[in-house]
Amino acid sequence: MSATPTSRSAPRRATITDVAREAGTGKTSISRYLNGEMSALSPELRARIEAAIERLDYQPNQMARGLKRGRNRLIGMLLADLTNPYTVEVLQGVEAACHALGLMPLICHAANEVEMERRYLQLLTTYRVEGVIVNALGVREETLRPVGGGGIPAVLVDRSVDGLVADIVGLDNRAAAELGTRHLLERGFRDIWFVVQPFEQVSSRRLREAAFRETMRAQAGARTQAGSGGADGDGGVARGHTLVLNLADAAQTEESLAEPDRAIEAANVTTATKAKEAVDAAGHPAGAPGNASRVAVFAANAPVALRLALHLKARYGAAWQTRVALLSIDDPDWAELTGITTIRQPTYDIGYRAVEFLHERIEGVQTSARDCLLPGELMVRASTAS
Amino acid sequence: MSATPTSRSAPRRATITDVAREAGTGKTSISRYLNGEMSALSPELRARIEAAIERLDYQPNQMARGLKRGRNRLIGMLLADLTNPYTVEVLQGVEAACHALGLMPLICHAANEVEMERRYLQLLTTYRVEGVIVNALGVREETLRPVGGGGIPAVLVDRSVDGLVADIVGLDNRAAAELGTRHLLERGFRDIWFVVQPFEQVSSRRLREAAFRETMRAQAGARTQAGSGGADGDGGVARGHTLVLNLADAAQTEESLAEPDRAIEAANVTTATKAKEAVDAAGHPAGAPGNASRVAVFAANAPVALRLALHLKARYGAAWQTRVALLSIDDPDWAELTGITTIRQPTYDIGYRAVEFLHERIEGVQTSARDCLLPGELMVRASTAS
DNA sequence: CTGTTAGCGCGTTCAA
DNA sequence: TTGAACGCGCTAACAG
Repeated sequence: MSATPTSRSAPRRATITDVAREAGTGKTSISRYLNGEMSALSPELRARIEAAIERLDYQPNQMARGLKRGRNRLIGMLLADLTNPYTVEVLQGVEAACHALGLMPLICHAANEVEMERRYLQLLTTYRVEGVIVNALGVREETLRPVGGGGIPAVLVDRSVDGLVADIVGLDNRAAAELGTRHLLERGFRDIWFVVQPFEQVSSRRLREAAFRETMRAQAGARTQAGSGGADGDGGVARGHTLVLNLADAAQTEESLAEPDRAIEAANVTTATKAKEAVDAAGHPAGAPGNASRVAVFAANAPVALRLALHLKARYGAAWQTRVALLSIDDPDWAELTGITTIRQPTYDIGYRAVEFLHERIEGVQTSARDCLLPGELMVRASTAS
Repeated sequence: MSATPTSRSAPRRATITDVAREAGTGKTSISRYLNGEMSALSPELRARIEAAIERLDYQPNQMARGLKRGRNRLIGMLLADLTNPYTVEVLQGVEAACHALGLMPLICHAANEVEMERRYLQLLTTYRVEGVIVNALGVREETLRPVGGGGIPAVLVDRSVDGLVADIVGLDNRAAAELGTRHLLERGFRDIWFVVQPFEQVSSRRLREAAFRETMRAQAGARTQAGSGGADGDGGVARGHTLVLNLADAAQTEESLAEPDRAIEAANVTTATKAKEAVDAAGHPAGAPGNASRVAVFAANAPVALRLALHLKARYGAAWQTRVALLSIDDPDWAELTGITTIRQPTYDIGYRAVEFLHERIEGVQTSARDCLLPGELMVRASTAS
């Protein structure tokens, strides 16, 4: 007497066969209707089908379709760290592009664990995604397809993978790091620390660090040639340092920070009074005159910048910015709030382009591996005021 | 003479049939091997299968499996706003739980657009996910299954959906808002603004606002009864206001903020000198003595708090915290950095529990709808110093 | 224009 | 212990 004999709930969704029966026709016509081949259907049949679908609340099973045609419109999106605002922003672009291209992104978050990344990559191939966008962690996998080779089509975001020839889209790291470094030099800083996470494995970090050093070296060369104490009237050749911060280990991080701390404290002893006078009521540094003796810290990305800011605040109090200038690649929420200068990445575009590239590969485009390097934008704020 | 006749790339993955042939057996045995029914396989056959799989780098097709068994281990995760750190944190918990339960989350980001949400929900059912976790925006959908009814199993996160009886897990909003309000009262604030996004549609916002008002009312009652200017020695009854901020519209937001601004400026005129004296060199408020005349702003969540902080900083300069105290539900990165007091949500647990609930439903648990309300944790920082 | 047939890759009877 | 045959829901050839 009960409605359905099926134990409980889940009233088993209608299938194409059900619809065919309901509409009094064959499955083929339904399939044609679903795929928009309207020209091959009499208006009358079409109406009946429409009605049947409506009545049964029918929704085609993507899995089955995928199985048959060999493509499921799924792409994998492998993310190293969702905690990084950069990642979320890139994701926006990815979603928009997927939407536009009729793709469905499977988002996988490796949470900075190489093992997770490996597992997810395997899972993705198991679901037969048509391609993957990889913000790599440690993929050395053969799983990924080198342009034109076997494996699954992949495009890289932000970081390249050693030995893998593939499309890559991301920030123009060299230009960005140079932009930041030059900005600091122009603003008169003479003691600059580039702070970055362990960068052997991550190409973008490597490139940024290299560009920083190169720019510092070039500057030093120019100064030396022009003779020390040149026409600029500032403190002469600037000194650059690279500091590696292993954020995964809090204790180690704190230890590493002792070095720049010494520099900061030394600098502030020298010019303590000068600096204090230069500070306006708002708690911001007054600028150039003091910058020659103020130390500048250049964070390679937002997570590093955050860690630095927290440390500096804890050590030097709320007015820490009067003693240190902080500049960062990436432009997180709190940058505006705390007034630090940043280099904003075109994150949305990065994500969008990545999907476009992948889509082309999936459709069989055969060009050789492409690099899409997008420029960063310098957002000057109070921290590096001149 | 070329390796494969197939046009290019994509060397078509091995299927179960290939493996069977390679191992010199039938598909059934392979299937059994894959499903761990080892007891039904002779060690010898097992070894051959193992080898064949290895050799062909075979990976079972989840889609096909799902089609056959009627379950694909996929669950949908519908997110209202990935930009909100809350969301990302919940996601961590979700991922961990999925990992543990052998589920694969399909993450969909509605980016605060109701239309997107609707589309994704439809897409998810199209992929036949076994259930969904919904951080709802405006779902009024019949798509979701009310506990024990038709539709697809769902558990709600943070927000309930009008008219939908379902499991829900999230912050204990009433307790949290009361906790925050009480904290402000205890710290001597007598002019408190609760700031929240339009809350008709979002249950958590509604609850928080109601609890705020209730707590303020209770306090006022107590004061009045005890006679004004009671033994506490502070300014007597505190006034509470609710301000609605539509973050989607910048101009409107700015306009709305004029009201509290007037209050802030009035309060500071009255006690300008007192306040200034009370401020220490670090730029932090000295505490209670000044709090009776300082206004406090209670943000209903992190996005609101950020907007407020940006506005206040723009209007009152870097030392804005000497004029206003900011308290927020949610505990974003920058809270520690800027020293504002917050109520941290047990985000990881929320995500984890949500998946557990969903998993149970999928497995057919039949209890009535459950509410899982987790407590928030007050993180006292300098902004509400006493 | 329409229906019939044969798989896609896999799990599951059911016999052997 | 093993394998053959059937069908999950759908699309694509091929007839009518």
